[in-house]
Amino acid sequence: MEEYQDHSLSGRVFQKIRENILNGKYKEHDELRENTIGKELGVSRTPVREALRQLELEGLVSIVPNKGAYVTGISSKDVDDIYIIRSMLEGLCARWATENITAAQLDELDEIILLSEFHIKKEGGVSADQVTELDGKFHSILYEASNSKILGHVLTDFHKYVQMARKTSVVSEERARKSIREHKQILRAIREKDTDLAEQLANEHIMQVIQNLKKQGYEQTGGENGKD
Amino acid sequence: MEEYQDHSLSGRVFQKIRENILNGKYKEHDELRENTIGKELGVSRTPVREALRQLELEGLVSIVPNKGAYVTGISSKDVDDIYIIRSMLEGLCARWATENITAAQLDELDEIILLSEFHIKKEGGVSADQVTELDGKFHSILYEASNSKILGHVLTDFHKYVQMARKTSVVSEERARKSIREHKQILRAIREKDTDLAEQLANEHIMQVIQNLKKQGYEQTGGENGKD
DNA sequence: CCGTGTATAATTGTATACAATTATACACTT
DNA sequence: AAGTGTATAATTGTATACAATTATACACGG
Repeated sequence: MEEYQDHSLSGRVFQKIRENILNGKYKEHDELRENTIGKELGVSRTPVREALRQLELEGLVSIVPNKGAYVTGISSKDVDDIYIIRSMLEGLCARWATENITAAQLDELDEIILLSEFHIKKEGGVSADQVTELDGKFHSILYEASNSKILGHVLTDFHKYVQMARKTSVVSEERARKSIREHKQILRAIREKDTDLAEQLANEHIMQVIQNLKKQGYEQTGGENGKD
Repeated sequence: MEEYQDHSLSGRVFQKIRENILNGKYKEHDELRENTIGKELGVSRTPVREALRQLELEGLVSIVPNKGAYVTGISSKDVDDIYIIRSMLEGLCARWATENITAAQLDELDEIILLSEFHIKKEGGVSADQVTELDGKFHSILYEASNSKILGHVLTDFHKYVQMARKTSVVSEERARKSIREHKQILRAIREKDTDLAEQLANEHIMQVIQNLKKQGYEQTGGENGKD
């Protein structure tokens, strides 16, 4: 989905600006001038404009006609809200996935869990990028398995939104282990066609992430985090 | 929010194309050529491109790099899914609104209900546009009152998505009366700070809409409906 | 006759040019 | 000296021009 994002210039500009908003380089209420950003990235105004228009739809940028584009940003309350909404929707997703998942998708999920366990056993310090990547993959397969374009779309959006917060969250080894254990439980419930349990577990799984975030304080949201 | 949509050319092109997708003029898998649409609307390719990029993000259009933009459309299953998701989220919204609503917003809601009752009593045949408009207003105030930018954003999106289906749905006078009655109940629960009840009622309110849609069959989704 | 390759046309991707709007600076009036 | 009006600059909005990619047509070889 949205594969053009990688190939086209506009797509890459879009991703770059979003990244700069999420990692705090562009701060709330900053004015995003088309020329400035274009020169920064070595492109003309056109792809920058397209990117800004898309970001407006995502809610990260607010455009005032004939005036300019301003960073809306994402507050820690927004992150909280997203997790609460996600916990409901991931539950629904697990329910629908239980009803529609294919054997191939079940295999994929198995594979991901195996890989996750491999990566976490491998090193003392957990490889954050790898684990985060696999966690994302696990959920996105569930999105597909739900067989609901709409639900998948919303959840994917949210997922991208909080990816920064998540990257800092899942990094603790303890949490990573628990997360994988939860994934395994969800997968078992799905395999055994226990829709109610799958829903409940997926719901709680996201709630756990919230707990974890709260424990850390996640002040890093919106600040430099050395990624990239 | 998104006020530029009305002023800028790109914004109007965006709305026009979306309308044409939702009302079925542009059908699933249709290729949307920038030049063609531009000539149709009497504008250049630039605003059309911007509009198509935005529509891709909304999921109504799918863009293949260097090839073209294709209508994704919205199936009746999509509409079903949206209502189910909405019923959960409207519940959450009512809960949060109960906790955060202001006196002014309560007054606005009162006003809307009064207006709705006025319009429905006025004529034998219910004025669909008016009632739909007021229904939309009622919900959007609740979105604001929830004090959650994120939740409001998602629900607004969904609302727009299904506005066509809704327009045909709420049109029956019986349903319109019930809908207003449900709004009144929700409002009372909010005013009495009964969060659980508000959530439950808002949830059921959307469920009712689903029931109503199913009863009608809503085959009109995606077909010409003479609006505009 | 079918398939392949090349030339041509059509379409998208990006950059630039021009128009319209908004911000800024500074002189002028009071 | 403060406020206002106008000229100028800066920025956004739209259109057009050019480049790159993809689709189409047709000739050629099998």
